Amino acid sequence: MAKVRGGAGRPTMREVAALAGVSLKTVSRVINAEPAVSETVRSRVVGAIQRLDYRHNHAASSLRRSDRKSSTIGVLLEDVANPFSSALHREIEDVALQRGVLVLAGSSDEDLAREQQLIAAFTSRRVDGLIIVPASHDHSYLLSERRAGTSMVFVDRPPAFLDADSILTDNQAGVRQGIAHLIAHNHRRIGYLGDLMTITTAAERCQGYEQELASAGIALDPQLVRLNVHGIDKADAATVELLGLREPPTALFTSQNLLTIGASRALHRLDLHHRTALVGFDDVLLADLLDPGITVIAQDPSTMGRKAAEQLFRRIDGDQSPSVHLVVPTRLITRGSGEIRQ
Amino acid sequence: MAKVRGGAGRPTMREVAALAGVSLKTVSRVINAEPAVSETVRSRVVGAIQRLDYRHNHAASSLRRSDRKSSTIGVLLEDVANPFSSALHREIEDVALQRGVLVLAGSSDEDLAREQQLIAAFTSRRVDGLIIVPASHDHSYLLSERRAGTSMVFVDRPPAFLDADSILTDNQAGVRQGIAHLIAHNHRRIGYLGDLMTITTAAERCQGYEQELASAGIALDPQLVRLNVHGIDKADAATVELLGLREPPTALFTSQNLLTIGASRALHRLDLHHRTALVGFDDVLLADLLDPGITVIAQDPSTMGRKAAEQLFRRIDGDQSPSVHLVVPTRLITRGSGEIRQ
DNA sequence: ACCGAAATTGACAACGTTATCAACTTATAA
DNA sequence: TTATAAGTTGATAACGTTGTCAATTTCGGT
Repeated sequence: MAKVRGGAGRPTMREVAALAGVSLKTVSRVINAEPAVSETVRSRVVGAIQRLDYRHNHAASSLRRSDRKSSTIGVLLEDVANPFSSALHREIEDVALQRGVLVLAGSSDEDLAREQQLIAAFTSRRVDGLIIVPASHDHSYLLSERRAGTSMVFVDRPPAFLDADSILTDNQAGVRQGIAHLIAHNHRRIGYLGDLMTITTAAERCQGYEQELASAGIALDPQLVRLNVHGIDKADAATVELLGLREPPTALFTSQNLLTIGASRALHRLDLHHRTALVGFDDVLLADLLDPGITVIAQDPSTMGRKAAEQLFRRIDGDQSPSVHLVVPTRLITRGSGEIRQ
Repeated sequence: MAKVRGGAGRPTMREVAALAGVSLKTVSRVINAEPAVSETVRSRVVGAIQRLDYRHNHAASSLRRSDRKSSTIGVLLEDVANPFSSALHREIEDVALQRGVLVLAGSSDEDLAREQQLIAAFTSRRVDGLIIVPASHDHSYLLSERRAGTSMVFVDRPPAFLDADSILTDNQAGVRQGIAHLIAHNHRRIGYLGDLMTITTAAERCQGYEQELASAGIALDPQLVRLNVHGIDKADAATVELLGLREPPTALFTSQNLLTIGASRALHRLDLHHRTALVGFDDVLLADLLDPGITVIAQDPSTMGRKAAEQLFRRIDGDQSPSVHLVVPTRLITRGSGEIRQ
């Protein structure tokens, strides 16, 4: 429809009303599909809306409406470009869009200040709820938000100093299963690459490693453990170091997807990929096509995203029941690299 | 700071003003860092803001402000979980956050209706601008948005029936380089897997294939061309079909990242990965570790995202110059699969 | 002590919408 | 025909904020 007005900016309901020859309120009624409008008037208003290319101003509307919902939620991820994060994101988007809710997404980069900056920007836009993969370790700063009525669900990592819903992976059990798998293939010297210990899940996974070794009666050799390894390149370097030891590990457990990639890269370059066993935490695309395929402890980000979004909307809809803590199990996928025997 | 009020919902500037014993307007001045406020009053207001955990209401503010900026942009991607899309997304987020602008992200899933639904939801929230990877082929429906003052930049695919900025990959040149590479390795029967022909880039890439064959004097064998192949599994199946032909291709060109993965999967299963050459369009993680590594025509989503965001903000800042059309070059990365000779 | 200028502060309207309630029109029943 | 109910429609205030402009306070110079 052609634009038929002089003024700058977007047309308002007032202009629609003038063109249709009705009152402002009647236009509002038509837009909100309220019943008390005659068909004659209705169609006249609809015509005016189309002629003017009127677009409802959701912000002004929600300012005045009694529910005061912005129909927007904020999602704080580690990095929207990380495969785990983006799988979460996608599932959340789908659940949200079904309800006409849009998603503001942000990457914390494991940076506490950036996390708080993003959360502040979200709440300043009055999001109806938050889904948070936290980088920080004290979420008491969110208390006031919650009291003010913003629902929130934590994903992948639990809230600290705050009682809130959480959807987590069973990190310890997953790692223990992976380590047990390597032990079952006769390995005793199992190297471990861990991400930044400030990340809750990294710490939990490390504990899983220690526990499983202990329960198998294997002494932990600190030389074989490399913590605070972050990103592909650091993992590559750490792997080279480990395999250069006088008594190198016969197997590696990498506790995050990028670390698995880095370690795999190093093993291939050293031509040790058929001799050194490898199990990674979190699945990665193409892992099945390598030679050998990479055995992984797979997480289920889609399920986690869906559950988190569903729980969030339950809260937004007014559910006041005690906090829910859901643990999503992991799954061992054997592809060869973890089945190399010692 | 502790909450010290009775009323429900979030505290407003009016309540801050009452607690500080000043007028509403003075609180507004403090919040917007306007100069004309004495230090005494300033600190009293800041104290009240903290005591009440006041959070500025960005929506109400932007409704009244003369610039009327929402400090939010909308990004329409094919799928936020797709590696190409999420790399774009991340770069856009970084440019935006530097300006205090948040990003609403959505996935079109190549679905025209979903595209329009998301764009409508974005504009209804009065985003300052849009970055669009279009699924549809008629963007005249965006004319009125642009006239209303919403800036927009197209990425990866050009706008149709609409004059707007675009940041594109040089698809034809990229594909031609890949095909030429295979021809240089003596291949004459080169199979081609193409994505949905409704996707502009898929059509362009297909043309690149035809052109390069023609310029090398190789007749196009329709049997070797599979179009409208979408997703990993379809690509896998199409590859099996091609290689089952009486006269199978000696090389494959896959024109999208998921198709490359599917074809690679099939080649490995058929144990033809050392005999059939493969070049893929768009890089994929771990491609370097396969045996052979996958030779690709790499795109540069990060650069595209950054350029798109920068251009969008230039427009938002009032740049009225004629539309810019930027073409980002591709890069051939040889890793082995494309160098298998015939 | 007093004037004028500068600095500081506040009252009020307005942004685009919806809630409330009153006024009007039409239909139904007596 | 009239009283009453039901269905429509509109006038006005309000949501939380900022723009405008006027009022008040402070201060330097005489």
